[in-house]
Amino acid sequence: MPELPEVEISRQGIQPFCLNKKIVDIVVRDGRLRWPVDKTIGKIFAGQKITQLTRRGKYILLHSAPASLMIHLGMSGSLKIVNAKTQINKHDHLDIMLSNKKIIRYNDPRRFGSVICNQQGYSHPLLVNLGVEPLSEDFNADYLYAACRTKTIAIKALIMQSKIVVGVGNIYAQESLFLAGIHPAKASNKISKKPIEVLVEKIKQVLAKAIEAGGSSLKDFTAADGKPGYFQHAHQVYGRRDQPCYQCNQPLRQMVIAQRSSVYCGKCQK
DNA sequence: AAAGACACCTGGGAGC
DNA sequence: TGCTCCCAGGTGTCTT
Repeated sequence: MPELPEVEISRQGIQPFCLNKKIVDIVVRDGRLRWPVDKTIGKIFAGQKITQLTRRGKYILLHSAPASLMIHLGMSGSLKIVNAKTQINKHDHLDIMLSNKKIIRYNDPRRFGSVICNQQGYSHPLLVNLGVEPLSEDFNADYLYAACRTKTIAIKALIMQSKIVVGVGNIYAQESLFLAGIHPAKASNKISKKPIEVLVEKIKQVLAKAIEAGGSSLKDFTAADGKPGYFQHAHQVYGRRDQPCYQCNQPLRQMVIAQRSSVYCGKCQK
């Protein structure tokens, strides 16, 4: 499940192969993604140089003069660097052909991702309402505490809202709340400043560690699997329902918050 | 305005 | 072995 760390690792992974290279063509094999891929996308980007690669939330942006190619990996998407001889596998929906003969290949079994031609930069409708970046200084205890004050929703639901802070998905929301000792269902406006400070710190920590862990796999980015290594990371609570808490040994519980399952420790998280 | 519900999609595992 | 059912998960959009 690509959360912010995998998106950032993917950006870093493709960057050395495509920065300052020209896009020759974009081959769409199956454009049925979250939104249908624009059929003229190849024509728009043909001959354009990729001048910059950035990330905003979970979107990767390949910038060029007329537009940015905006890629979201959804829940199951991945990017791989391949060449013309590489076999095309199931769900390899789209190829970005580069002037150096490399190909950025987009694979997405569940098709929740998207590939969009963005001519509006950061004021694009999908970007303009996004909240702060979790690893930036703008995401701090003052900011999150202020956002919590007027909200009655569960703290877990709040930190997963992209208009508040981007890139915190179901896995890292659960992990950071456990590390901060906060019950995921606790109403946001009932949490005092101190635990919010700890939560902010833990969110940053857990994301940064995951990026660091995945970074070690970048040298293998062109390998067949193309999967960043952070998946091997041992989670404290995610996916560990009924298993003993690493801190107190009590069996971990599970509940549904905002239509998403959440594992937590009833003793360590208040 | 805020909160909740729902939809999109496929693979994988459980249960029959 | 094969079928059906359920679940996972990001996020835009609709409903309450």
